[in-house]
Amino acid sequence: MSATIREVAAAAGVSTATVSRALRGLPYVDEVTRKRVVETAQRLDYVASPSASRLASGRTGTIAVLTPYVARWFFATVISGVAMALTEGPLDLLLVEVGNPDRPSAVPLEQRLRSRADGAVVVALPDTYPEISQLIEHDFPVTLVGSLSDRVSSVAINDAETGRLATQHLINLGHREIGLISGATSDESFTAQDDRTNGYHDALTRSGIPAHPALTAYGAFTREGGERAMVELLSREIQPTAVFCLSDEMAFGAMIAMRRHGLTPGADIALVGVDGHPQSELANLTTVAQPVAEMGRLAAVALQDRLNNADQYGPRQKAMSVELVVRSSSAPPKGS
Amino acid sequence: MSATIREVAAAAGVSTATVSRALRGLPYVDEVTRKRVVETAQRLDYVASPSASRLASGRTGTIAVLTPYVARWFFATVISGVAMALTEGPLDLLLVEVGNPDRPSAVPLEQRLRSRADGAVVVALPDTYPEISQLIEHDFPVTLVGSLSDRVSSVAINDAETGRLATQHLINLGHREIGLISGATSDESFTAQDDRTNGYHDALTRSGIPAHPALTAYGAFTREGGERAMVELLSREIQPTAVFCLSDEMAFGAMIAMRRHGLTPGADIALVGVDGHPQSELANLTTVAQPVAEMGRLAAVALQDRLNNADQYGPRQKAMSVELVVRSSSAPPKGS
DNA sequence: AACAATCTAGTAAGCGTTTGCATGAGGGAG
DNA sequence: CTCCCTCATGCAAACGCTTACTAGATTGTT
Repeated sequence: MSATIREVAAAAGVSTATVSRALRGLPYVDEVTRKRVVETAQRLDYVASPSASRLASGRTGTIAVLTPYVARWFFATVISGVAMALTEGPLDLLLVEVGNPDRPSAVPLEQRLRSRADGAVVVALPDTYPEISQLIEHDFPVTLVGSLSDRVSSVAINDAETGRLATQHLINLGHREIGLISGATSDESFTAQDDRTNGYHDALTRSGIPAHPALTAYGAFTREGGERAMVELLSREIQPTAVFCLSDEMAFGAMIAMRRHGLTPGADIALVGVDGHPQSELANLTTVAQPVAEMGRLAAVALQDRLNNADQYGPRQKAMSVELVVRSSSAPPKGS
Repeated sequence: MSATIREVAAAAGVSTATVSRALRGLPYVDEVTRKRVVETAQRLDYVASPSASRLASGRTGTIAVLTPYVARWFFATVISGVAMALTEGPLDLLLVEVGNPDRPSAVPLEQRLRSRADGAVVVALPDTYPEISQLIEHDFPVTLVGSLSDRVSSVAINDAETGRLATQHLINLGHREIGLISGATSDESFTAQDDRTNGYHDALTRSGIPAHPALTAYGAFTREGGERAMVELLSREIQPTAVFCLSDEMAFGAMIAMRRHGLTPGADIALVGVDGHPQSELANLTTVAQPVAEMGRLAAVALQDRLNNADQYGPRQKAMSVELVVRSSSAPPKGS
């Protein structure tokens, strides 16, 4: 194959120990020697074998991204944020699907990660999710994005506040019958869902608007889910004049359902989503935007800090601020 | 840490060699012995150290996905297709950004992959792309998705045919002034671009329609790029009555630009994209849909075949069929 | 019944690094 | 001019597997 450390050592006239130290920038290597070693390594096209150095050092130089989905916008964007943070260092990025109910894994997560990664960035799963919780208990370094935790560093938005913001916006426009499109019924896998829902109820309560259960519909956290939920809502006795969708993709689905029913978002029923999805502009969707890629990047940085023991002050919670982007999907109710 | 193979061997009363063979399902192990070993391993929560077995065997059990972007829909979807193919086996998925002009890497790709992955699925980069070409020359196992090759197995759509199909559709509707929104000028990094463009010209020629250079605008292969390109087109002397956008995302951008100019897709200018992006339905965009996730999956399968030497018949080119999905963004020209 | 072929299992030599420990060379303090 | 430190480097033992080889036990053949 390619050169080994021994060959480099021989060619440079030093021991393998010195080559190892020189190439990794460790102290106790004379600058002259280091230079010679580096040049020799370059000349021989030498690259240290990761397997060997992992075995010897016990470190893998790899961080895993644990995510239930990889193609959905939010998740893909977080992953790209993580990748962004890693281009600086020489760390590898191992992609692992976790928590996707459609594709359960036979092998326990802890085993899939053992000796494979030094730590993991967890996307959208809370620290209470069984496999993640287990990881944390085993002291496997982990940071979270999309849900906050007091056990490990995490970066997320304030989901309750987000729900409140979106709902208050609709209330301010004059709506009283405000519907809610959520993911699956009380899915403890995604806390964001419950928190945003709480924010919704909170805003209603503060304005003295009674929350009507018939105004809530559950689907999946997807476009199709949003579509089904909106169809469901439209078949209920009480009709909402506005609907808060827990994610932009669900809102897109809701829009499709509305269109099929001859309804126009904004004019007939006001719609607000969450995410700041790139397509929200074209869809004219009012949304509570969150800095998704940046959140992924920050979680990766926090993980690296943890791995370097640079997180002296224990787990940090970073709450990112959100921004309400108002578009024509949200307008005052018809009669006003 | 956790149990080693030696401890398992001792506990099961066999040698480490037998443990290794038993756990990997190799022949020449008595079923009774195997069972005992497996149970012992389970009891001790033993998992073979990847680093050690990689070092000893020379195989990494990892396949890399080489992609210029991770968050864009097409790329994220291919990655998810690859992940899908890997859940069956015990292979790791290493995510590597390659060919993103905004984030060049200091380390040569070949070095970043050496001893890290057994092979790679390359997304959207052709076999002529320097770093990929080099990989192939070094006999590093590679399969391509999104561009065809006769050097390695690949899966893609027929891009020329796709361009022809989209353009012919517009011609059939009665359009003569058909514009083109493309990525950067002759970017040799993405062959799909040139091929689709050729298909466009081809269709025009076949129908005896002269291709007017002023009807082509270049942007980036993104929504913003499509937006800029459409703005550009709208400022030209000759106005198209229809525009073929080389990707759905560019078409979305074009739609935004049109809206800003008070124009309606379909009614004022017909639009066709390529991809079958999930948002195309909501946007009412006519598109040539390709089975992206499936393509990623197939490329991963082909790579695994190659790694298992199950590709006796040399590189295979798999051309997926596309489907023209007609929506209201494409309609006959105004006057007709 | 002797012999070849096939199973089953163990021995031990790597795989290519990292790193604790030992060694020797300089250099300033006393 | 010693003594002690710090530096620079080498030695060699891990790290935890895989996999030739080797060898005895079975089984099948003629």
